[in-house]
Amino acid sequence: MSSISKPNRLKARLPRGLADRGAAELAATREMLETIRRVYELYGFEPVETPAIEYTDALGKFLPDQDRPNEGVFSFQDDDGQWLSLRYDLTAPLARYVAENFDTLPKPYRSYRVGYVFRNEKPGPGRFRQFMQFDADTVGSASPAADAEMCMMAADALEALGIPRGDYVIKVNNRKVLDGVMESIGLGGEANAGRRLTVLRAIDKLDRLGIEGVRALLGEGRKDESGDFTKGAHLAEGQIARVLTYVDFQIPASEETGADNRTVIEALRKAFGDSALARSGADELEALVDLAEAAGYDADRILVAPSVVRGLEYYTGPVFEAELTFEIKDEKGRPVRFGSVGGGGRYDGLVGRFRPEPVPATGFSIGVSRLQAALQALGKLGAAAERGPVVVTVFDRERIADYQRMVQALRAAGIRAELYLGNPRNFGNQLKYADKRNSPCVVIQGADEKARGEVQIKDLIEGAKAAAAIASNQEWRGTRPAQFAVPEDRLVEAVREVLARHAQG
RNA sequence: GCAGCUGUAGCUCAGUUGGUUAGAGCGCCUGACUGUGGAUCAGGAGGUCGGUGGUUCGAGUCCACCCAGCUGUACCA
Repeated sequence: MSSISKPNRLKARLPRGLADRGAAELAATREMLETIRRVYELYGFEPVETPAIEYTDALGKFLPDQDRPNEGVFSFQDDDGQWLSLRYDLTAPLARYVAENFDTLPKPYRSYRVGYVFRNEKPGPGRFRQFMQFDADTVGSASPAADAEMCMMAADALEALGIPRGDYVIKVNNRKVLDGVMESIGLGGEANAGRRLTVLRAIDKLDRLGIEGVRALLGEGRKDESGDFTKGAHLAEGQIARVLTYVDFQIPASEETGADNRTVIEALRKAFGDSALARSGADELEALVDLAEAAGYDADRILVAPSVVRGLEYYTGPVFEAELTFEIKDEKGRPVRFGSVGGGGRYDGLVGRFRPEPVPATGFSIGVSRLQAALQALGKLGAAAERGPVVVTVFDRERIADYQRMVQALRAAGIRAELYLGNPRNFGNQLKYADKRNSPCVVIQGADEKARGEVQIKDLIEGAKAAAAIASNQEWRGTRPAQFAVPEDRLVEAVREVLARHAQG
């Protein structure tokens, strides 16, 4: 292959919107998943796994009036011509699974699952085309207790991950309330579906754009700082006023202590009670809040937030959004908000697409990747690199079998250990390697030690500390900091002592 | 998708009104030190200047298009 000239060489490159993940990040993810899993198990949920690929029609993602999948999903055609897609969330595949195994599953069916999902969208900071979600769902229960439980479990999971109460909030709203408000400003019915969407999207932007931004989007439209113009909903003044009244019920998350969810629900009833839909939504909200509060989850954890709009396509009742409320400055000193790290709601229509009978369902999804970035910033994840293996160095290449035996002795004692497999010619490189691997210590046995029946154990962590005080190379080499000899048969014991010394430091 | 900004070594960046062989710091490799990590010193490798085309005697520099990144915005199951 030497004939391949340089300009023709394949360039190693990662596709955009995707990320490689190293040892430290994987360890942090594993720890997070285990914590979340423990909470979900505690609530009685059981694991289930479905594949990353589904028939596109099962995901419900064909473009309207075309036999081609939506561009936001990665899709390809099977050899029989059927469209397949990578899953873009874990909810639609679960609906397919439950529908397909309906007769054998216990109902209500409580399950959780974790996995990568894929979205073919423009990536951004903290926004990838492949990312991990951790879902829990209850299928087959229409009870508000199932919804309340989702919110409580989400709150428990976030706290188990080390996010203090008050630094997050589970926001709750109800699609029926939103639809009722639309109805009461004369945007009910099929004919107004388009404008309704525009208005709901405007409401959703309260957090980001503030009340004035929402007002602009409800009216003529809004110009952003790059000069780009977003068309508005062109509502009449009276309609805008009503919508803004509604949005104003939002309690700022930072002042949540003492906020009373019931006050908000009452205000909703008073302002929009003319709509039967809004009344029914308010009742559902109240039922959820009652159950949550009875279990001790007050508005500092589960908060009624009228501006929450999500999953316009399939959520039918309660909707939830887990939001981090603390702010963090980035390296340029600008505030970074992590915002939503999870969401969910009731999707009574989703399983029913596959079944003759309606099947109620509710669920919650944690965005693991984004949450991990937030926890990193919070300092809640082990920032320290993982401790590496003990490295047994190679002094005489004829004696590799001896060194390998030492490695096996360490492994047999449950100590993570490895033989140096690189070129042993330059001994310094072996130590540099061990240093890069973050090894706690190395084992050395040259001819001198062998003759005495000893091994040298070099404590790299102590040695690094000692190095700071040493200036000259002669001294550095002469003192051999943090290195000691033990009889061969005490190898395992001595290594164990070094490990123990650093375990509690 | 739309708008604005930015692409020079692995990383962070210099590079004059267009002018000869494109530089620095950090990192990497080698040596001083053939039995020891760090520091220091010396040396070395590493660039189609994001890509293609154009203007010009001459382009890293100017123009067009494309690609990628950043920011905002739209969409977001």
